[in-house]
Amino acid sequence: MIFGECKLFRDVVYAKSLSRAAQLNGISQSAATQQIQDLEKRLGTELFDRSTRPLGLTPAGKLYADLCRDVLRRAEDFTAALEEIRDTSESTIRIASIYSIGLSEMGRLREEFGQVLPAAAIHVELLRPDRVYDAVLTDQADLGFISYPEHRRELTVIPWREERMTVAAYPTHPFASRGMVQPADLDGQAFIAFDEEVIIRRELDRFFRDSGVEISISMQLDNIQSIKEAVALGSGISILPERTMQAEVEQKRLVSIPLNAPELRRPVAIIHRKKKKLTRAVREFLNFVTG
Amino acid sequence: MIFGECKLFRDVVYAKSLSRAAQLNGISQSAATQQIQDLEKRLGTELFDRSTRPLGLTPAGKLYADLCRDVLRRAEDFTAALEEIRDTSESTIRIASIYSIGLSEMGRLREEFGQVLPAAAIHVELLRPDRVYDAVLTDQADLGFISYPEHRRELTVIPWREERMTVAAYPTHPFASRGMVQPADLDGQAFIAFDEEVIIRRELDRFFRDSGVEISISMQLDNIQSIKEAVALGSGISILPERTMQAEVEQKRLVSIPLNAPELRRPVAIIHRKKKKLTRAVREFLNFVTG
DNA sequence: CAACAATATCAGAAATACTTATGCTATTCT
DNA sequence: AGAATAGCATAAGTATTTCTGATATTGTTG
Repeated sequence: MIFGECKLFRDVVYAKSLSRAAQLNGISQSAATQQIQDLEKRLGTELFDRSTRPLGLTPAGKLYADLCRDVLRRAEDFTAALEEIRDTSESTIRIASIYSIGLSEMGRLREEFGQVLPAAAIHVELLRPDRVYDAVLTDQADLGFISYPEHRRELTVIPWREERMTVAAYPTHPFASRGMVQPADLDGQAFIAFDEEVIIRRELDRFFRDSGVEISISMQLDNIQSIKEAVALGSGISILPERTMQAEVEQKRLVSIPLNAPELRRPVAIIHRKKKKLTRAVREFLNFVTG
Repeated sequence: MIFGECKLFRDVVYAKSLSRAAQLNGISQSAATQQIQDLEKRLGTELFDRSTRPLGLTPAGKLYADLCRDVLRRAEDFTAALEEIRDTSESTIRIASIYSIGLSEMGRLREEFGQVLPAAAIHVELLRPDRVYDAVLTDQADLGFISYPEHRRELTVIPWREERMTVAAYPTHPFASRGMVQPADLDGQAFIAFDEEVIIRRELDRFFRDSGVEISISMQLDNIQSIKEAVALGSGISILPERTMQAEVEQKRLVSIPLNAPELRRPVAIIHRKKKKLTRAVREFLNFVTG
């Protein structure tokens, strides 16, 4: 019981009787008497006027009764608010994701998981990679979806999938009719690349170097969405995770041509705080996604 | 300590540390830990995020911290208000008095008692007799000053003095030059009497009957003040407690002539609730007045 | 990974709160 | 007024809670 002492006092005032208040609180009359006496001793003032029956309040007792009323009312608000956040935080799954994964996967996941656990509310926030780590570390998100996962001490990293990388080209590009592109074919092609600081760029640079291919970079952008746009507008070709192109391929704004480079894969992982106790909903979701 | 649990929690939040909060509250770190854990168990929610240091609040913990802040603030107001009423109620003496005594005695008593206990504030309320009893019984007054005291179960009656009754006359009345009036002298005089329901009236009626005196009532009033006024204006004579005429006699608006009737005295008493614990100031005052 | 600082846990001791039985007191009824 | 009644106070013993000190565990830092 929270603020039980206040409740007892309020009940005594209301019932004008220690014995009835004791009943209301499931204790003996003697216990109620002792509690009130102890309270009076602590405050150094009589709270009830014992010389009359039914029990009346002294001026100090009136003040304390007001205090109890206010405290109990405030406590009720608290309890209600607590119930509320319990309900919502128990059933909402807060996900932070990098743009590419969020855009290509989250719609599907949300829909499919809705069948499994309809009570859950999935909240997705799309962020730049480092903000995804932050969100998870500061408990603003339960789970984070990232590519090329960095391992950190406070994080649990769950490898999720390795996405195949394919060549992205505009429909009229010569590659568009090919069934498969060889690394060597890329030599000299106008290429739309990621900014240098993006990990995927470094992976591709290494791939080109290893394959002895020299590409000509026609544009540098920092996100997949913009690269797809540039490719569709014919500014060059690129190499992107196949699944992130799905929508544009269906709309025939892009074509995705397999690249003969099995080692070129983008690892996608789910992260969460190592120490955090996951709610049932989050565990179910993780289980559903990875299982 | 009042709301000690809230205080501890607030301190933990403030110090972001159980051990420092424990120090602040003069208990061991272990005790603090256990208290918070017990609180969490009662609420059914974690309040602190233990997976990080310094300790951080969970959303529920934030709610509870707000509750504690509000409760403690409210409790401070209460404590201040309590201190205030304690100070005043400890040092103020609430007196209910009938008009005649209040007017003739209270000024003097207040002044003299001011020398004895300067800290005390004397509050006098002048009321009709039955309201004086009410005021004392309902604890609106600590002491009551009344004449012809009625004894009641819940009251302690302290006889204070027996006031001599003298003849009140206007300065030009034949009695004015007398040194003493005999009961028989009153026969046939125009007399200003109390209303029938006033006790003093019944006492005087008995006196007249016992003395075989027949007076002629020229006016009936229900209070001494009005009677003095009427006598001063020459509407007749009256018999009044000597002390209540003091001011008018000094102003030479009335004369007070001794009456040879030693049995005719008005008893004045102080009453208070039998069960009520009198404050020190009130006890001092009683002691001063009666001692 | 070692070292440090803080929290968690455990067991026993101290303090507090509760219960039953009984004494007291205010009120009511006659 | 006095006996009966209902309700509060008190006492003593028991149960429960809370605290402490020692120790284990955990999070952080270099």
